[in-house]
Amino acid sequence: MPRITSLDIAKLAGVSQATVSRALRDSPLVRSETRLRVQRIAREHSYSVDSAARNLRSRRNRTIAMLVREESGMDSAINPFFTSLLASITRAAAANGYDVLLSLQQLSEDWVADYQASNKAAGIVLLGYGDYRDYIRKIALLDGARILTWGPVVAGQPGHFVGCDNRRGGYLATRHLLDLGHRRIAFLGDISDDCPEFQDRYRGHVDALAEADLVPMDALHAATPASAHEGALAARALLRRDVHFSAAFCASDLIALGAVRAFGEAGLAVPEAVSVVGFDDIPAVAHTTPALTTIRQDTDLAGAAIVSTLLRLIAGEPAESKLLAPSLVVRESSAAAGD
Amino acid sequence: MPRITSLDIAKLAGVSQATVSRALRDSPLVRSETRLRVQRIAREHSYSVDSAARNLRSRRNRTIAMLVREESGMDSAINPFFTSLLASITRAAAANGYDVLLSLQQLSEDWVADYQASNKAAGIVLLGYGDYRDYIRKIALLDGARILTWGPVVAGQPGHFVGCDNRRGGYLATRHLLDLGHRRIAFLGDISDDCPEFQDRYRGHVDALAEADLVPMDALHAATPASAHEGALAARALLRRDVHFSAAFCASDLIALGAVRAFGEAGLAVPEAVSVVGFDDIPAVAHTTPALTTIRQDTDLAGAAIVSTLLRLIAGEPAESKLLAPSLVVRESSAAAGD
DNA sequence: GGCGGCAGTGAATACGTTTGCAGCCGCGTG
DNA sequence: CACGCGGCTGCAAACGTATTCACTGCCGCC
Repeated sequence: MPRITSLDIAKLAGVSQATVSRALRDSPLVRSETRLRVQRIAREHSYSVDSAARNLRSRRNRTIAMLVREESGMDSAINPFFTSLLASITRAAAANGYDVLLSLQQLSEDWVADYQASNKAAGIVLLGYGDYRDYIRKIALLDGARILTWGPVVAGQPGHFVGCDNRRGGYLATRHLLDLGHRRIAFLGDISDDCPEFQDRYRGHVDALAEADLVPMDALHAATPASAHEGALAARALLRRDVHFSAAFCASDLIALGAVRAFGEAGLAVPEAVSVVGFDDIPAVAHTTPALTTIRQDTDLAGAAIVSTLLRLIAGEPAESKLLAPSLVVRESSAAAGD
Repeated sequence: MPRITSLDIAKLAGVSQATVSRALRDSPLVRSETRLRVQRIAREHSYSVDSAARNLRSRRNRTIAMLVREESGMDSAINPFFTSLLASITRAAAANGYDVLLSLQQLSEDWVADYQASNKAAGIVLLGYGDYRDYIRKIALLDGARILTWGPVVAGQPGHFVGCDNRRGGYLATRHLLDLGHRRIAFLGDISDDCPEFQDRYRGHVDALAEADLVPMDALHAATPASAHEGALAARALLRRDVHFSAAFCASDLIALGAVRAFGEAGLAVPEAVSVVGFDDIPAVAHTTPALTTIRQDTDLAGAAIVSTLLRLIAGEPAESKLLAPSLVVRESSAAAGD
């Protein structure tokens, strides 16, 4: 049984194929009576436009690709924060009539060629922690690269970004701990150039310390990538150093989860012996014991911002990078300092 | 700047467009020397085949659609278990040269029409807890519906399924608790027809009880959908009933998370006062405090099975439903009974 | 009464591939 | 020498739609 085409519908409706095409797209060119009849017939025969033909002919494409960068060396699970983002992007895209192509990959230029040049997608969203900057610099030069990256927004940087104000988030976290009376606050997270978002969170941490006339101490910083396992390792390393601290600001919720665990194993109850603040507000941490105090990035807002910016890019309109405001969510893992 | 086409490459390589097409697809029809030259030139000009044109002409499509069913009434986050599944499906699809279209929706026939009839996708994967059966029955009748559902495999049921052996999983969980000496084991989870997988888990639970000459008690069952929030509510309801129990088998990890929390608030330490076993082994529960004993569904295996079965369906080969074996993962939330 | 314009429609073309078919060349075989 | 055959290549016809252009009535206007 050959596929049913717009030509079939045209015959059934007694009009030309061109009219069918127009009617189905609500073109004002066709009389509303005709339009409704065509639409009814199409529906009755559950006809729907062949997207390949449509894309080919119109040289357009209502699909965006989401590349979630696989963090090598990590447990292969996607960071839950990106899962939330991914969901909200998908919803926002659907609300605009766009489909979403999902890909989990290492970054590579081939990939961009594959999706953009072959026009499987009208635009691309890049997700994942880490340093995209070199990469972006390269692909931003490609003709009409319609690529939007979730990540730190740096002035003058080529490419288009939407991200969270990590520095402010870091500030809020540490400020919260300071307000609770903590003075020796550890920071868990990689602040190398490999992870600009963590760097910014650390900067915010330092900002808050400075406001309280405190100076960050190297001994209170433990570098770690954003996984729970590594977070626990970092926390243990910190404990072995035998420096006193009454609170820890973890650069991501996963790290915080690992840290809470490591502290517990060492006999340090959270929040009685040590307060912990995370970052991201991934869904799970609202329900752990203790529930985690953390910095929320509103993923619904973020998804909407990402999609609207990308669509603007696709439409060829000027689009600006956007910075989203994080907020503090106080739960159970932070408490007033003991002394 | 007009798009670069295979015709351009053909001119550059001094061959016909047809040869370019064949060369790029590694057709044995073209001499390897020619093929390599064409491929090199294509690469140098970062040409890549227009997928719309390819799909249109070949009437084929290397894309599969993943529909993650939105559970209404729930916090809009995707259940992390499905996130893992989604990731492994995406990887398995990529390994087979397929792209993945992601959609978060309520179920509807329109959706199938939209993706299958408009051939945006060669096949569809349905994800999400709950009762698809009526729906499947309808769409399975559509011409050449290439739809694979993650869910309980029931003999004689129309449609194609890949799922976890939930009954065995339930058995393993309760058996583990029995082996630890527990006799009064609560079950948290909705066992209505709305959720066949939970029903099966409950059946396994009952199987294990029966093996120990025990009978399930209604008072020890608290119905709840699969979210942490609701899980906590169910656990609190259970506690209010004032029936004694020393262990709880939760039909999903999210429920377990909520339950652990509710127990803790009521002064019942896990696992000292009450043991808890979950189901799914979502990534987070390995790192909570206490780390959760749970039933693992191997999502990598599941993803591979889903994709391979769906591809068989797409190829028109006979495909059988598959049942995957779960396994017990013992962590910290279960301990020997106190008495 | 002729003419411009407007609303509605159809004919025809182009989008960039894949693929069936035919053609060419060179070689071995009858 | 003719013929066939296999390896390689090109020609040309689709695939199903969007869109340009032309056409038909019809109205209003000078």
